Order: sequence, then structure tokens, then C-alpha cells
Amino acid sequence: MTDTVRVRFAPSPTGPLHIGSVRTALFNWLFARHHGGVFILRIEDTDIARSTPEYEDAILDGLIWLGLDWDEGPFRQSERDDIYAEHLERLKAASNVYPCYCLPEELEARRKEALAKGETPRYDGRCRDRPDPPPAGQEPAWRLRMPQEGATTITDLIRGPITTENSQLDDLIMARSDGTPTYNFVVVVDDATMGVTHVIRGDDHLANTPKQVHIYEMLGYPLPSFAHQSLILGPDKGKLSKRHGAASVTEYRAIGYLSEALANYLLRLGWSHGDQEIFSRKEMIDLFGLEAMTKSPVIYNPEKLLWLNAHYLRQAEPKRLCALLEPFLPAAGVGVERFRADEAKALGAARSWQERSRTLVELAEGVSMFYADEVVYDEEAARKFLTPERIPIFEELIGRLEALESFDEAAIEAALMGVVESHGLKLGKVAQPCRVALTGKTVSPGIFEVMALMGREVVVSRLREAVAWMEQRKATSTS
RNA sequence: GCCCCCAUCGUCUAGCGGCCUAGGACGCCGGCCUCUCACGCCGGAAACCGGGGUUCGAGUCCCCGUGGGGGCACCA
Repeated sequence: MTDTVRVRFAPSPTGPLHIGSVRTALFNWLFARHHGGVFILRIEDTDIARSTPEYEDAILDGLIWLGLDWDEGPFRQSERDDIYAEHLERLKAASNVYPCYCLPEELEARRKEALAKGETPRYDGRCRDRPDPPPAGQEPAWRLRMPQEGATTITDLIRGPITTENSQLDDLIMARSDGTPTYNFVVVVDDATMGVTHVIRGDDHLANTPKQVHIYEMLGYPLPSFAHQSLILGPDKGKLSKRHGAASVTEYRAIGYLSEALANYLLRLGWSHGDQEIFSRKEMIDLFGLEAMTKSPVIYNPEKLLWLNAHYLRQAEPKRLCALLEPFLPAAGVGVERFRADEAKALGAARSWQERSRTLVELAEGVSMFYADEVVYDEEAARKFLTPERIPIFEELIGRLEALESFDEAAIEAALMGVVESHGLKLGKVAQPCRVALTGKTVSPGIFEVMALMGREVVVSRLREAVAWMEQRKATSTS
């Protein structure tokens, strides 16, 4: 194998790591891993005004969280000025670029005019072969001398051949009048000098590609392969944004999503392998290929992501779950130290709620019932289930529970069933009131499990509290 | 406005000329299981954008229309 696959992910640190960007990163990473290639991380921070180190950190964190490790970089465009300058000189030397003295305001005016006349706004080329001497004391921008005849065809790995008339191509500015290079120029220089073999990016760059092709050619670099993936749209078919809910990796992480769920969801969004929905990391790498990518825009569906998250939550090892849970505990009113203090209990608590939770936030809330110092009765639940006629049932149960030699699930079940039988009831008639007495709610894991997890002391004292509560109720209703 | 791309259930998709009475998944609706809630299981409603061709035969190929998306900066 002479040519190693080299791909890159090139985000700009001008905002949080967006879901759409993550998908691009994921596809590039999978492509690299599938082909045993190299995944390069490049930070496109040429827009110094909007780029911040905080955003860059968020991007790196997000990638690490998702397990998308890079082999080279992070490179920063802000650190490559001399490379761009040198390439600009090459273009100047070959007259592939010419100085343009048009003012930004003039250009803007002409653009609007063209748009108003229904034409493609395009530089009119007035500086292209400027006969008169340049205005004194003004630094020019440098424009690419784009071919005006013929057409450019690229063969996109996802979309097939795409032809653009060169007359549609603008004389792009390569360097601004302040000397700084522009995007289309630096992208080509970077990709070429970094030896990128496959440019896999969003559909929004498709129209830039023929322009970039000419830059490659003028610079004498070989062309990479291009693959343009469709964009992610919001449920209203507009651009996916904050309006549609969480849109960045940081947010998803904060609201209790698992990285494998996000990755699995994003992978299936626009890529498929028959009817398969769930992919392990290894399967993703083994099966991934650009051929199976969809060409049409895809609509983001948070419901399915939630389902996948619930799925991965259910699959997770309880031990890992406990570790993942810690950051979410305080918000649910559980002290992390206390949670850590009894590992068996923590494990049991997590296990008891894992198939009932769709996010780590829900899991933490569920688990919190085993760590609360007091029960707070849900008003309606108490009114319905903690009725005075159940007092004898509770008393008998307390007696049986206290007599138990071992307070494990099997023994607890036997005790409950004993009460059920002696009163000729169905289990539900005993379990539901107990559930309310112990948790304050009508929903919880299985009652035997809940009792075992809470421990005899807590269970008995709460049952007694419930009895007291019911007696109080009886007293007030008769008086 | 101009250029480019795209088009199967609400959504993600399978389908690469006969296997399609169009399959799967999420969501939705019903049922089963059951100490509650979930999980799980069973069942249901739900799509080939329209019109022309090509062909013995079209969801699959071609053209036009329509619809959707993207792009047209001294932003990236």
C-alpha cells in the first residue's frame, strides 16, 4: 500500500462543537480507522475575532469524550502564516493571482446590483488586467485568476461526477488587503501540505470545491478525493440550531447522554448497513464506507437518539454507570461521598433504575430515592394508598420483617407473601401502599428490591411513619 | 434571481428491472406479561412527489415538472 489514507477534521473554534460537525468528525474518523489511515485534527482559527481558546478546548474535550482520537495535530492555522505567505508568493510569481484595488464597499454595492438584476453576483474583473497605474498608498487584495472558459468536473465519492461551468467561478480573493489569507486558499494549502488524500466534509462546501480544484492545480498539488455528505436539518427542515433543542456535544453530555448513543445515532443518520440499527465501535469501523451514505439532507430526530441512549444505558455495566452517574448526583440531591460509601448499594440502586431511565439525569433522579433522608409523600398517592384500613396490614408486615433472619430479596418476598395470604389479598394491594410509604411515589423498582436496597432499619421506620400518618388521618377524619 | 445537489411511511432507512401484497427502526395506537413504572413480547395504522417515456415488465433507467436543500463575501 503506497498511499495511506489521510483525512482531517477542521473545525473553527467559534462556537460549541455542533452536532453536524461531530457527524463530519465521526465519518472522517471512521474512514481513517476503516482504512488504517491517519486522522488529522486542524483548528481553523483564521477568524481571530470570533475564535476563542475556550471553544477550542470544548472541541477537543468533545472529541475525546466521543472517543474520536486524532493521530496528528491539533494544528492551528494561526500558526502557519509563513506557509500561506510562501504559497501566495508562488501564485504571484506565476501570475495566477493579481492585485485588486476595489474597495469592499464598492464590491458590496456591485454585488447588490447584480443580485437585483437577477445575475449571479460575481467579481467583474475590472482589476484583472488593469491598464492604469494602481492607486497610490493603497494595499491591494490578491485575487485568483480563475479560468473563464470551459468547465470543471469533480468526481465526488458520494455524489458522483459534478460539473460546473468555469464562467460561474469567481476570481476569489486569496489574501485580504491586510495580508491575511482567506478560507478557500488556506484550506487548499493545508490539505495539500498535510497530504490529505480524502476531503470528507459537509454539503455546504460542494460549491467551493471546483474553485479549490483550480487552486490545487495552480499550486501544482495533486487533487485529493472529495466526498460531500448531506447536511442535518431540524424537524422543521430548517438549519439545525438551538431552537431544536440541544445542538452541541457539551449540552448532550450535560443532560445525561452517553457518547456511544450519540455516535450510533449520528452514524445512522445518513448512513446505513441493511436493517442494522445498533453498532458497536468495532462494527462501525469494520462496516463503514462512503458508498452507503445518503445524498439527501437528513432530518434530525431527537426521539430516536433518546431511544438509543436508553438502549445503551440498559446495556451498560452497573459499575460504569455508577461512575458516569456521579456528576449528576448533586442535582438529584445525592451526595457523591455518600453514594461512594456503599458500593453494593450504589450498584444495586443503579441497576434497579437502569432499565427505567433514558438519560443519566433520569437515572440519578431514580437512584435518589435510596438516599433521601426523609420520605415526602406525593399527595395524591398518599390519599389513595395510605388509608387507615391498611394499618393492620402494615403492622403485620412490620412484625414479619423484623422477624426475618436475613433481609434479602427472597426473604422479603416471603414476608410480603405471608401478609398477602393471611389477609386474602392480591400482592398489589400490599405492594402499592408499601411503595408509597417507602418512596412517597407510586412508581419505583420492584418492591422487594426497593426494600432490600433501603435496608431493614429504614424500611421498618418508614412503615411505622406511614402507620402514624394513617392514624393521624383516621383521627382527623372522625373528629 | 442565477448555479449546484437531492427526492420510498411523520422521521432514519432497506430496495441497486421481475424476489414488492414495498422490509426494518424510532415515534404513535392496541394487546400480553405484571406488585407500580419500565423492560420484553405480539399485533396495527403509516410511504414509492406528479407527468411523460424506455422495457415483456419500473420504487428501481431516461426526460420534464414540482418540492426540498446548499451555494453565490476582503466569513469559515
